[in-house]
Amino acid sequence: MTQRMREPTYFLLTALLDEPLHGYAIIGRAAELSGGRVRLATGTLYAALDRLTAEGFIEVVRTEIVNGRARRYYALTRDGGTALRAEAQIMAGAARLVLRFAGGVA
Amino acid sequence: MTQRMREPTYFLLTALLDEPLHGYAIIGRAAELSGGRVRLATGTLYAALDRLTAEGFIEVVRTEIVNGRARRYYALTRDGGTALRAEAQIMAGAARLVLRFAGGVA
DNA sequence: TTACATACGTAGATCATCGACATATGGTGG
DNA sequence: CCACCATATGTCGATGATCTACGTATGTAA
Repeated sequence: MTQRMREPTYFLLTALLDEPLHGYAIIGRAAELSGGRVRLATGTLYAALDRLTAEGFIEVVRTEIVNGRARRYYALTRDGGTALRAEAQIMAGAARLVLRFAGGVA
Repeated sequence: MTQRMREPTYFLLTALLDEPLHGYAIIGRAAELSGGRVRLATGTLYAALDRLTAEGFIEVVRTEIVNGRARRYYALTRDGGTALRAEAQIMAGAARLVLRFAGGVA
């Protein structure tokens, strides 16, 4: 009962902080924000979009039809923003626990 | 290929920052450090101890026999400490990404 | 015409974690 | 005396997010 958000999920939500994005654009934004470290796999992305929508953390705010295929734009909901900030604070606290010791960089 | 350390693993290693501890004591120390939030399940703990030992992140530094049962004390290795600090810095960076926006507490 | 970026999606496998169980001792409360 | 909890180690099956690899389609650059 310790389980929380995993990194791909965290960065997916973080990617939506500025503005609504469609699925594939989220991959690029997450990579950008993480300095290239987080590369969301499409299998992770589309599964997570469905899951987070069902959880009420994100929602579809616009749908375009491009080449006969739906392009959905997702936005953070209020709950999603709250959960993300809570998660960030837990992470900051956990990081502090380790870093206050040796300030030594890895 | 984004996968990193999960929270129980992170707190298991953090619990060993001060001094070597035996398995069960790690549960208490992790709970203490996290303000009661992280409650390591024994299934998680003993599996993780084996895994992290195999990975070279922790090692057995002392063994006592209590009531005919081995009590093993684990310590962080150099690699384990390095990995933990690296993880902490990634977490701090990720947290900053979200918290620099609304300083608003969750 | 081959290949890559864009863009959506599915399917099977992996693996850390979880909940429940098993076992044993020592202490405390009813 | 007996139930329960803390201490302590450990196993087993299930869960669930993520990963790799595949499939489809268009536009564009080499």
